[in-house]
Amino acid sequence: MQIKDKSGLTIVPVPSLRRLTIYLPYLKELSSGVTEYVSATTIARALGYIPIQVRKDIAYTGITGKPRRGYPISELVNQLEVFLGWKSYKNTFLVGAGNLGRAIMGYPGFKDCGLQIVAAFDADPAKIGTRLFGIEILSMDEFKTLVKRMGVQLGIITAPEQSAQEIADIMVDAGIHGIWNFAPVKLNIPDDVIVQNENLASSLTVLSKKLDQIV
Amino acid sequence: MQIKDKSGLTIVPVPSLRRLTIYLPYLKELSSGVTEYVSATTIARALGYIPIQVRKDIAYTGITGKPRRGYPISELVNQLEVFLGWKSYKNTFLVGAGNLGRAIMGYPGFKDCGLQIVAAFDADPAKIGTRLFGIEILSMDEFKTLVKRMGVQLGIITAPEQSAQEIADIMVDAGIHGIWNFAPVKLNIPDDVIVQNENLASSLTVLSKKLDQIV
DNA sequence: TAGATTGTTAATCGATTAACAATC
DNA sequence: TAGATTGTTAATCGATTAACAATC
Repeated sequence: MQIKDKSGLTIVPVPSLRRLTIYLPYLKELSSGVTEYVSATTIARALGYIPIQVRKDIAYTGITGKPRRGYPISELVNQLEVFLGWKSYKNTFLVGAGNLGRAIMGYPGFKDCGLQIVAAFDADPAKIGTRLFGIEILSMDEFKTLVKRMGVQLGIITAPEQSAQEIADIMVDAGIHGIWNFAPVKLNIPDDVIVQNENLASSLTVLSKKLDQIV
Repeated sequence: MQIKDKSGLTIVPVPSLRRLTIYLPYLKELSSGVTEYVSATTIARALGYIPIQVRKDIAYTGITGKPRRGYPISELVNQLEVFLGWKSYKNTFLVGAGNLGRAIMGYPGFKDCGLQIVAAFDADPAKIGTRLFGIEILSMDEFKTLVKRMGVQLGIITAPEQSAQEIADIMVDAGIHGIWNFAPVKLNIPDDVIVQNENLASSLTVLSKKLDQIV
């Protein structure tokens, strides 16, 4: 079954989407092996899910398998990569070249999913003109012009929370459509801009509450 | 309404828990102002939720308000801090003092939620004995002994994915009960150890898929 | 008092899980 | 063929939202 929105795009529940991003690296590993097909049961067992969930998640993508055999691994890998957009480069600007910004810039896990941080920005004049992991650090003054010139769609905020809203405003004004926000503040943003908040304190709290429950 | 588990502990849905961690910093800010009470409507409006959701989330914690007025701010802040465990220190070991590890160690947002990274560990001999943000970097050889001695319950894995499982094994063996895992791999862990996975590539994918849907 | 807001029970919605026919 | 596995429809479960009585 395929649920589509008005424009014909398949709508995948976010939890399914997240799981699909977890299946993919595992399948890539498998694809270097000898077996040709993989079943939902195998995937589920390897990653700690249940087979029906894996089957349903894959069904959302429109990818089909063969009864009795499972899914052809290399085809599954290719189609999943396309479906998740890991093959299309996402030109991105990062603002805030502190510790967290640097960690994001140097994070090896992004090489496979198409994130291209083409420049970083920082308020500190001492950092401007330097490079981190080959990424040049520029002044915010150039932000808007460069967004247009380089066709940047995504912005990452790894700046202190005090400046996050101001940075978001500049991003929106520059025409950026998606913001990945690591600052623990609610950004005021027009409806047509997508914000993905990454809140580390919140994740930690979930973990520690779960701990309380079992201890 | 309060849902409790067998041991009498209140069970809060994870989404509610995450929202509560977002209300709290906002309320802390408010508490330095002049108003004494805050209503669910005010919180909701400020943070982009709906009032009934805020009310329900707060109800889960057992904190009560006053009809017509709302919730007494300072009391709400205090009780939420206790409820979320932000006032109790969580002695934690971090393994993998690379870029991400350093970002976590230096992350200012943790000061309010009780995370105490008491030591870091790394495989690189050159790093051992040095300090980052006042946190000493030690050899893995000392891990187990120190877990016992310092009463450490939480472990953070910010090491490359290749070594994540091995580190997890050591953590489990040392008696750690909760693992915050930043490596994009499924950890094989006994049932009584809680794992919280932080998958950056997955979050990025959710954002970029949402972007595709509106553009 | 009137009315705003809480707290709680009920309704809705969406994701997960189960059941099972279709298929190779 | 028998049996494993997919794909799909239905049932269940849990979170969100609505409705409303209680309260100050």
